[in-house]
Amino acid sequence: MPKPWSAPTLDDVAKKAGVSTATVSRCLNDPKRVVEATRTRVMAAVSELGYTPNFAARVMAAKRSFTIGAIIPTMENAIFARGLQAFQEEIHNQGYTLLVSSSAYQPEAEEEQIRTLVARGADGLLLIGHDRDPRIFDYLDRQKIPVVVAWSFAPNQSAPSVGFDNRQAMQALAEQVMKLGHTRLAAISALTQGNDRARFRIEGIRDAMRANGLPETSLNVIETTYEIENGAAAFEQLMSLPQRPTAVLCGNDVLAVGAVRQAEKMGISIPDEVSITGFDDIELARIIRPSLTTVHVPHREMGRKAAVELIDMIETGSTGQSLRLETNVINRESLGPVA
Amino acid sequence: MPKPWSAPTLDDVAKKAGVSTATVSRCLNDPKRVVEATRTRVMAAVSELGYTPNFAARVMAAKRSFTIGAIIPTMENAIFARGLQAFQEEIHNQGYTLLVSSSAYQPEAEEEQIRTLVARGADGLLLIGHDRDPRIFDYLDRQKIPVVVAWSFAPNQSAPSVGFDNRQAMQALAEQVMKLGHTRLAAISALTQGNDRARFRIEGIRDAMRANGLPETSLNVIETTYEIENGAAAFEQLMSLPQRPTAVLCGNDVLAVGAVRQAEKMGISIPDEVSITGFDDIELARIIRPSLTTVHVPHREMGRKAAVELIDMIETGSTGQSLRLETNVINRESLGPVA
DNA sequence: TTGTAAGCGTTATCAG
DNA sequence: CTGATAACGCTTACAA
Repeated sequence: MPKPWSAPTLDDVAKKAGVSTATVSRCLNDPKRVVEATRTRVMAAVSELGYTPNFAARVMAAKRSFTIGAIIPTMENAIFARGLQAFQEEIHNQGYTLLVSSSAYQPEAEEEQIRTLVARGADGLLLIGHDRDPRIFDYLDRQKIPVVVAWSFAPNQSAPSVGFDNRQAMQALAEQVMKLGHTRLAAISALTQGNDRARFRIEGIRDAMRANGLPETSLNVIETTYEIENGAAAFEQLMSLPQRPTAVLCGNDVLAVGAVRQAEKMGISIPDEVSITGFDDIELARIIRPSLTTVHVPHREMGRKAAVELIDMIETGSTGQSLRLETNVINRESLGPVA
Repeated sequence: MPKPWSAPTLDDVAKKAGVSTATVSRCLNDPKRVVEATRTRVMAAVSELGYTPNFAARVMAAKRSFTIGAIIPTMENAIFARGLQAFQEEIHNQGYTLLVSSSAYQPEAEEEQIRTLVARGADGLLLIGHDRDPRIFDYLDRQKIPVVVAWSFAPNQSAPSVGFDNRQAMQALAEQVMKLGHTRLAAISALTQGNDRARFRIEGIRDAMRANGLPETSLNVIETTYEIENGAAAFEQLMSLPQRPTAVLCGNDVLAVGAVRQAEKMGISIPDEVSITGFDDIELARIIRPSLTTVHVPHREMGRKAAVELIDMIETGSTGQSLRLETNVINRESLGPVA
């Protein structure tokens, strides 16, 4: 009776090639340490059996998984997709595999995922933004798991970051809005709780207002979760205020798209009656009419550079360097001079 | 000198709680098999040490990983995001973790990823569409790894599928187009090579034409990769034909959006001069103006049901049941009667 | 109910 | 250059 089929192991290959398991292992991991003759014999056995090394066993023995984990707030919206794709391409080129999970913007979920990823032997982690319980960074530090934070630049934090200055980027946009004569500003933001990017963006607007002698208290901010419908609802709310704002700065493009659609529905003309701006410059910003004035973020570059930095930390044991990328305002149709 | 810190192991917990490793293991995996008293003692030790089981070791010993792999053609576009999110939510509820990778629409890449996922001990796999080397299904079969195919329904294949009938869905749309008097049809499709969804959709158009007495050879099909720009280019090409089509049916919403934008650029009015339709009903379809007439696919339902089916196969060893979901045509602005 | 001990499939150390 | 063999951390019969 044939034994029930199961995946071939190192041992099977070794027997077939007439060598020891150690030799097979070396052939696979460090080919030059074994002479040509035996190597070809081993390789033949490998492919004949269709052998694939067992990952769990390898991780356990080598204490190295060539796996990198990334935890992003959401997979459902496009913001992180492009940067993550570039991140994954880069680490793949360097022989690593990416493990992604999404926290749905919930800190506890994120913490759990971090532990899971660590338990799975991730060699390093990519996290989004700095806002999280410091004990998490301590934990990672003790475990000696390198971490890179992306989508937010801030030096002197518990972990190096590869990102951009959200505050300054939004300030630049707000400056431009005010140059066009707007004084009644409002903002629609993602929830700022545990989200430094969102918080900094709002601060950026305030900075610009201050610099232009506007009372920052006059900034009406609505916080909402990240969905087109919510952007629409927030916009409607702002537009039913006794004093309508003349410009609505949105924390990201998705909320802005909701605002634009709601304006259309309410018969409010953009940018004649109200200007709307976004942030991120995702595809949607270009596609919608009126097209969105927004802040362009170099997502692909950010993903790629974060990968380079993280792998460097993993392989050299370095403590990591923060890297600040440039953003720039993209002028499109949704922003115009005040009426 | 304190030993260099490293993650606590089962053994550490066992010592601290004054029990054997077996007992700790049982507390974690099957709590009711150990009495209350010792269990609380063990759990205390666990949380005091911040113990997290080592995944690799667990997989190796249990030959079970509670991990499910999914390989999708691309992460960068929104089509798969929604369905995958639902898939992940469902398997997470059932205690599994999702491992996603993208094949970039390359069969060899997909095959490699499948092997990787298997080597990592995936308990089951979600694949998109049926088109692939049958040897892959054989391999998975030998490894006894359950597979569910999604985004395409076809009974009596090597693997059960949870999806919809792409051919019939597109046929229904094409019927509607022809009811509006269109006889000069064209199509912009994703590459059909290795993509049964794309191929079936084109077939659906042909079915409808045949049923309406139109020569199927008159259908002009342009195949291109999946990007807005390519949809635009294909549309331009179609519109510079001596005989312009009056309706352009696109294989998915992204290509359709490209077509719509190109029409705008060329000053061609939709739907007065030409009608355009999409497929998938992603967010973009609703947002763009004119909004897209398209085929709505129950992505979330598909993801969820695929998860349920796959987990059932994993846990009961069943061979799996195919499930066919309904799609429906969503009428919006981009389709109108022929001029 | 709990403990003992034999694997699981690699890698890595140390001899030969 | 190659072969034994001891980890790696956990699960699971089997015993007690």
